[in-house]
Amino acid sequence: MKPAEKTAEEIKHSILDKAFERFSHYGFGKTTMAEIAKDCDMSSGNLYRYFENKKEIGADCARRYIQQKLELVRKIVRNNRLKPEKKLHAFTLDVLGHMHQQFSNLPSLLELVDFISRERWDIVQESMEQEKSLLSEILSEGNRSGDFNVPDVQETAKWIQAALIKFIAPRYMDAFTLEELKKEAIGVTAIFIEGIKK
Amino acid sequence: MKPAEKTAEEIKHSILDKAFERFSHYGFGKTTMAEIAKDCDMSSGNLYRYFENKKEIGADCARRYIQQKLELVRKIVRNNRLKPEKKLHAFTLDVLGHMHQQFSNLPSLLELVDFISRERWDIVQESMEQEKSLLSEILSEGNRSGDFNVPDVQETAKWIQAALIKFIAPRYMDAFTLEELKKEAIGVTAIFIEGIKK
DNA sequence: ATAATGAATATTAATTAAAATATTCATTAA
DNA sequence: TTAATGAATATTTTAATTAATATTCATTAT
Repeated sequence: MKPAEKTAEEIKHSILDKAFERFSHYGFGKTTMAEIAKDCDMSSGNLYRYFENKKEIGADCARRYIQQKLELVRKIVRNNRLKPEKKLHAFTLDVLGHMHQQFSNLPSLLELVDFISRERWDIVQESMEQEKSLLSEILSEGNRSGDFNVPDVQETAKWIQAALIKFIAPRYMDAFTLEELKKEAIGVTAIFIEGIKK
Repeated sequence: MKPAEKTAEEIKHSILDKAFERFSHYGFGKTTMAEIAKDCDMSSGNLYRYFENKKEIGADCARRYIQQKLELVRKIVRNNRLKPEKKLHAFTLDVLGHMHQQFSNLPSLLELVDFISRERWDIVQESMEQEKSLLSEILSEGNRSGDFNVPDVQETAKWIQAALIKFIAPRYMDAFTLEELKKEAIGVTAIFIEGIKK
């Protein structure tokens, strides 16, 4: 195979790159299929060989974006140098930092979020499921190490997630400063840890 | 003074009654000044002797609605038969119950909320300030009674408020069932109490 | 055969025109 | 003098029209 040739997967990937670039700078609505196609040096019709339609491109962008965020969290969860307590704090602050950075700089990204919240709640749910699993991992580890005493890990993970929603949901990122949110996030997490400590 | 005659305050009050009725059933946008006036047996022009404009009527409706909710909370805070712990639980569950009841039954009310969130953030802030004060009262009482150990009452109140946002904000009321939210609210509150217990 | 194009058609968004509503205020009533 | 009206005007919403974009698909290139 010549190096210039790409597999379908690679092409899909690069389409998502270009599309995301536009969505985050100019918004989902303002971005046209023709523009994405031009960025990819192909015709707009050809995009449909790789994606069902524009909304699916948006959905896949969101999925990929969410996976990146989860990757960040996985790194924390799997970092053996951190005690479970630290992991919880790092979880909150890293996600908050990441989200705030993105959404205060790229307000147009909120448009993609709105579309996903309105029409693709399944993607939101899936991502919250995965996030909850990672929180569960931290809690289980804490139980094992003797740092925590959490009888029902699954339920407790759900509660932590609910309590942290202000620091995780894109919605609040531009309404408050990062400093404000950070202080609150640290406070909430600290009390929560106090509440589940052995 | 004849009983049929009303003070300006009383008239304002009854205008807000009628307006709120319409706003909550048909939405802020679809309600016309002419309709409110008709409900009040007066001309639309006369409404302007009592309110600056339609938006101010909306703002005052919201303020009054918020005060009713806060009244509910005040009753809990001032109920001497409840221990501080119980007060926190009651706070969460009563507010959640009240909000869910209202917003799942009257979806049009969300339109008023949207208007307030967009154009009258000052009203939201004011109400959050008051709510925070009431939470502070509970925490202080807990400190006094020896049930809690909360070094910084003001800050901690802010954190609790942040952690409970999912159960307090109108936004989530129609996205989840009351049962789901209740379970989570109880879980979050329980851990929080555990975290601030002496 | 598979990949890609671009003109043809279907949808959606932006613009404009028309209708409805908010707001003002000169006038009337109490 | 204060309260209220309702017609006149300003603003906003809705509907109709136009323009732009998404999507399809017959055709061409690889």
